[in-house]
Amino acid sequence: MKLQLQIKMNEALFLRNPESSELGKNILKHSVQLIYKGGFEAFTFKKLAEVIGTTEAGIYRYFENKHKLLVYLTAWYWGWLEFQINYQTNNIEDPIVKLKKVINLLATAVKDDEQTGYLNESLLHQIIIAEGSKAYLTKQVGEDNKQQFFKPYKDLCAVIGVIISECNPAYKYPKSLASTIIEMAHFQNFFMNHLPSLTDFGNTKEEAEIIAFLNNLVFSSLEKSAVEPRV
Amino acid sequence: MKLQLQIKMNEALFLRNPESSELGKNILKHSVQLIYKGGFEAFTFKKLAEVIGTTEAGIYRYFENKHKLLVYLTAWYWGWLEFQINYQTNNIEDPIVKLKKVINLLATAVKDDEQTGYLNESLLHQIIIAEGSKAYLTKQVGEDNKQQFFKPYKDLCAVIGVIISECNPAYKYPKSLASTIIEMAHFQNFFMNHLPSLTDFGNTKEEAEIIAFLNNLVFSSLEKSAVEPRV
DNA sequence: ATTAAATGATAGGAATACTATCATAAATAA
DNA sequence: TTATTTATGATAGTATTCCTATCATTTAAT
Repeated sequence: MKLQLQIKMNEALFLRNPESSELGKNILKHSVQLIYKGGFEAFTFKKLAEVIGTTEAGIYRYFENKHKLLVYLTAWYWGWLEFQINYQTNNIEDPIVKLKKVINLLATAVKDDEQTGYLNESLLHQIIIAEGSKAYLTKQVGEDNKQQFFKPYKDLCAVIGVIISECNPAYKYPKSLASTIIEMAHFQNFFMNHLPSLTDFGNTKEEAEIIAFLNNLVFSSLEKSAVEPRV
Repeated sequence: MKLQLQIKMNEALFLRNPESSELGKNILKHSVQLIYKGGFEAFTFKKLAEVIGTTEAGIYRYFENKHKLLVYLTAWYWGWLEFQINYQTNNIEDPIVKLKKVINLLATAVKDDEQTGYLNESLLHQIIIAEGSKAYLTKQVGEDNKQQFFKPYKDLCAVIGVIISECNPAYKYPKSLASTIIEMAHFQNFFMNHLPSLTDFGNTKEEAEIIAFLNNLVFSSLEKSAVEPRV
């Protein structure tokens, strides 16, 4: 038996629940593929409709606009990732081991064969890297936030923040360190592949090096900051 | 005497040099104001033309499209910031003091009265925070990079990387740490103001706290990484 | 079997993202 | 000074994007 994980989505993100119909699932599935291939700027509901074999109006019945769809996809991803983290760190008691596992999950490409249902998590991971921050880097971030659109992201950040505090209760910046880990797991990946001179991984292009960098960054901070900074 | 600093811009970024005419300078000046006010997505050449009192076609004679204009503005900002850093760390010999100064410059809002010429550096700094990463988070990042559009950013990153290596020659990730500092100086600022629960500065909203966080992050990494990680 | 809900098909409108043309004004060179 | 290049203004026009509306038809629920 393979149990399907259902992620409870914010209802304000859609007009009609895309998980409730075949068309809706097709919208999710093919929007991921299209955004992955052509980028979010070039992505339009018309192109999506053509691929699916429906009409533009058909898509608009599910999502108000492509921004909402992007926010939906990112929210889904963060929800999925939080589940993965909770699941995979479930029986680990050592917070340091736990945090290392989290860094691994954040910085490691999702394997294609792990795909569940209609959303391709592997492609979605790539989309989050290249497009994820566009979900909140907008003028409407305030209203979107009021409507709780970023709750999954904030929840994930909070979970990681708690683990950080478990590692070192005296550490003063658990939440900022958590958001730094999340963002850098993605940005260093993007830089490594597209602007390699902004990283130290341009030659090998190995995820393992990003993980090593993040581990170094995080654990040197957590080890030392119980004491006063020397510099 | 107030000497005007001229930043040498990549000629492939524009069709006609905006610094060569009043109209061009107006395009730069008012695009910064418009993008600041309404965000990059809502910004159009038509609106810009109306504000300036010229026509859409007039703008298109200077910039191919609004993406190039954004890249121009960000490139200008990074060039300007590198100059500021070189200037303000000029006579400092201690790399640690130097790096602290860099972090301050990155994370501190530019004062309005420091404004030089037609580009408002204070607004530009805000634009970089909210829109800066959109300059490279695109499908054309590869071609844009080939045309050296991101050279000012990469140069700045390299400069900071060198200072990091001066602080600790054994540190393995000077470039990734440099890009992390740059990005986090901006992202933590954005989060603090718009998604405060992603940071530890939501209550005070003080830049000084971001600086303290970055200093802690950077110098704990640099202090310890001469030795092998304990964890 | 009746009603409600979801989809398909089509239309159309406002705004965006451009390109082209021509006349005029301003700067430069002969 | 005149001739000529160059920059701007004014206007038009096209393709695409973003979105709303309408109506017929199919599918699902009662």
